[in-house]
Amino acid sequence: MIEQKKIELPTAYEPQAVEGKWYRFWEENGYFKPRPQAAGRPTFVISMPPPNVTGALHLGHAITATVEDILIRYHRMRGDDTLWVPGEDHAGIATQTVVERQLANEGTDRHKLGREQFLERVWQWVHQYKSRIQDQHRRLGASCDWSRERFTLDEGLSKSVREVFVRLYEEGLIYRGERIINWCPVCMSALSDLEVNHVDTQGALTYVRYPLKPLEGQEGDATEYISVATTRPETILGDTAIAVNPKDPRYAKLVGRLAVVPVIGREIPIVADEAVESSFGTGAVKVTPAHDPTDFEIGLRHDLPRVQVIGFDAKMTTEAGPYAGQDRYEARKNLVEELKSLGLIVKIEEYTVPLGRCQRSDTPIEPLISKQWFVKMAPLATPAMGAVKVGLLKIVPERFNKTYMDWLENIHDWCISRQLWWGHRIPVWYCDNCGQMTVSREDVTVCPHCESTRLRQDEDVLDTWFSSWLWPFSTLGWPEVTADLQRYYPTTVMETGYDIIFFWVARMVMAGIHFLGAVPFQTIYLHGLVRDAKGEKMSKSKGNVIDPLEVMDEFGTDALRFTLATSSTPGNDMKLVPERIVGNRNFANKIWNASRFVMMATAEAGDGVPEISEVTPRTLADRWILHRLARLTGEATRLIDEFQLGEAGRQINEFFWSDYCDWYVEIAKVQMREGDEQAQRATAGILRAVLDQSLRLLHPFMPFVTEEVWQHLYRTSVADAAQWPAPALIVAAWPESNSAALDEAAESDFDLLQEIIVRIRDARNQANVEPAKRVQVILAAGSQLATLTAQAPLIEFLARTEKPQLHASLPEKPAQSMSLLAGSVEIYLPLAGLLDLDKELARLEKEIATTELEIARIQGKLANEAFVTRAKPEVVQKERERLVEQQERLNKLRERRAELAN
RNA sequence: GGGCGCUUAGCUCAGCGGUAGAGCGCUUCCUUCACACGGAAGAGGUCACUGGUUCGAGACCAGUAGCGCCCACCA
Repeated sequence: MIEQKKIELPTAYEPQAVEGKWYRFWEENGYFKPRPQAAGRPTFVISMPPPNVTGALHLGHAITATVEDILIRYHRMRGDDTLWVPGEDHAGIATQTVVERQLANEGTDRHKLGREQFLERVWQWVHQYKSRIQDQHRRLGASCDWSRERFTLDEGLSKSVREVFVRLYEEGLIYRGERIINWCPVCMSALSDLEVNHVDTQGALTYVRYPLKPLEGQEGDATEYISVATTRPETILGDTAIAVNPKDPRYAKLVGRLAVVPVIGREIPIVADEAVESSFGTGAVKVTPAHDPTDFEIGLRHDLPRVQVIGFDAKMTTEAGPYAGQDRYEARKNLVEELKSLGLIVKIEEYTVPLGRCQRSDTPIEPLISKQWFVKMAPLATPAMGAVKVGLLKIVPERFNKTYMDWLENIHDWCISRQLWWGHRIPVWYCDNCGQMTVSREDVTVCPHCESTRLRQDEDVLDTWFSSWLWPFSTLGWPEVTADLQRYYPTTVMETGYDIIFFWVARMVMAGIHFLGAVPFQTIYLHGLVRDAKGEKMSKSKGNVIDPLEVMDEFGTDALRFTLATSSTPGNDMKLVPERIVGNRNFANKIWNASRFVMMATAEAGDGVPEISEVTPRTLADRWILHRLARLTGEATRLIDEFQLGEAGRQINEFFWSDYCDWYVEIAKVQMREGDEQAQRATAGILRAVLDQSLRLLHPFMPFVTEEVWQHLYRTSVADAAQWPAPALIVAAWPESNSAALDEAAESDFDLLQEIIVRIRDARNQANVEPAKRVQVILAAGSQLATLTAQAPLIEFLARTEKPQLHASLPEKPAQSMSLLAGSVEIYLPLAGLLDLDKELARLEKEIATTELEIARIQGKLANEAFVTRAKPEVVQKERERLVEQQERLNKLRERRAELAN
């Protein structure tokens, strides 16, 4: 017995009222967990890119969660053993900066607190924001397995990090060395190359002349000079050489001589080095090994001293003589003034420099020499390139292959030590007794070399990405050989924004191959960035950030998800325009109301929700909607498998709104009203079956409204829940395309019917016929007579006509009629009194013109022998048929014109 | 200095080798018993430009222009 005959549901979908309920229901029933019992089915695994614990989720996270959830839900419905591992990232510098800022507001700082207390403060922060991020992912509907949630700093992952550090050290791939590194004077830490953003900045190219030291016996002669160009005059104080290209004839005789550094008077050699480009500046370069990467290299080649004139605080050091203590830019200004007064400035040109800035604090980076830990990358990069080359790893969209390859080919060693407190502390101990260093998986309290206890652990922590790059396997328990690791590694898809290919994706590939001998995922799917309506990147400082929570509050999660999923194509950025979200909120409402109608209309007639393969079409419309659904199902499945989620979503939307709601549901009203009980039952069955299938197709995109509606549908149709095909839509089977339902004839017949109806409606509009008025209609249907006779009631209802009068042909055209053509079917609307002859003639003229144009086009094509012989035969055939059709049409139009003209 | 992407209806975007599409906006009409977060109909594009490939090109190739992004140790 059906539970309720009277179905009372609100007339508008209320997302806020249902979303939380269904998320809890899914989670409590364990649907987010993998189903290893799905034996024989493939695994489908995604490691969720862990959001930083620095704050709230933004739209970038929302699109990530949406896309991944679509893939996960789709595969879950297909019966795959599906696992989505969530987690969060401790985000070293980012988090430490935020908490330090908080401390500053309280008038204290981390040094006053001490390391231990400070870390406690950070953990407090983390706990608070971690749960906030979890909640937000729940709001987004993310069906990830929370029982497997990981944090990059939790015990297990810390173990992975140490394991990796020690192994790489033992393999000689991690080393400690004094190198020139990117130093952020605000974060007070070294950074990797990736954490430096280059920004074109208006600067100056200052030409400075250095006096040469006179040769022996030349004292007293006029001073000789050598000029150089620099964008950073303050580093002059740290110059230890001047370099020229060895092939440069201008300077050949100066090589080997000494120049004198202005102001401080240091005597420095003029050396020849290939790195110098003769065509730039003066062709001579000042060399400051302590403050420039190129100069550092030159310094190595020529064994030059390194004089550090800028300190880690970005102020001039005592080496800077009179400038000691000044800020680097202040010193620049002052020094240039002094050089001017000394007459040593040749000229100053405007010049644009790519200034490196800290990704976090936006501070100009200072290249400084410092002792840091590095990972030797080349040996790791080679196999990572190989994986893509041989196709073990597929990148979608493919064009990012080049980005990936280019970076790996030119890879530099990775500076992994950070002068911070928040992060994985470097597992290295130094003995104050014997001076030896110990690298260990376990904490060390006694020096293994001398048994002293005077040990100090390295003060620094590791780059935050040093834990992230292990994510796909560290989250599964590695280095332990857990059941999860064995079953779910390698994962299936890595889905993330293209902006972190280098930071994260490429490094994960390297780590996966190196430590587990297998690429960590089969496919890398890269989505674009979400921008504001003007196309600008969203950022807090610009104040154009759209908060996904606010969007969800106002329009519902499904609307946001559907918008994010369908607003662009893979790898392309999207502008988030509010109108689009509104439109998709409306779509959710459309789903709701169509479903509400179907449930109400079929409550009496229905028995259950039939399987789509079991329903029997009785009418043309039945055949047509089943055909359309079958084709859609095949297409949607293919598109999702190809990661064309947007196109899949758009097609499902179009089917549901246009085909199902606008046409089939309207037709079903006629079939339900006019048919006998059997017809009613059949129609009700199709209404429900197609709705059921549509909800399944939509579920990955819009999980909440579809689950809500699906549950209503089954509760009102199949009283015994044990009889349902699944306990919930989230675990219902993804539809199979029912190829038996494919029916091209139904499609073309229905197209004709639609055209007839649309033309009549249009004519009524043109003639200003009262909407409620039923008009007379006479059809000359030719060969379509039988088909259309059966559809007469639909024309009557949908075009609001009287009972159509159908004929094969009309020996005499109805007088005082508007005449229309749909395909080759002639339509006459006797509209005595309403017919405006001039208007009608004008309309005919216009139609004749377009038809003639079309005929000319086809004739031209067919007259082209190359086309007839070379084009595919079916294309040629189609054009021929079209020509006949159009000519027939033209004849009829002309006839009609002649009649009216009389 | 390299590399990549975009340029299709007023706006936001699909389409990617065989008659130009969607949503929003616009015009007209409709409170017909699922939905006005709705329905019906309509107007509106030389698919940036120039060459080429092809019987046929928004769609493929080459180049140009504008916009955007990424990488980069010519100081």
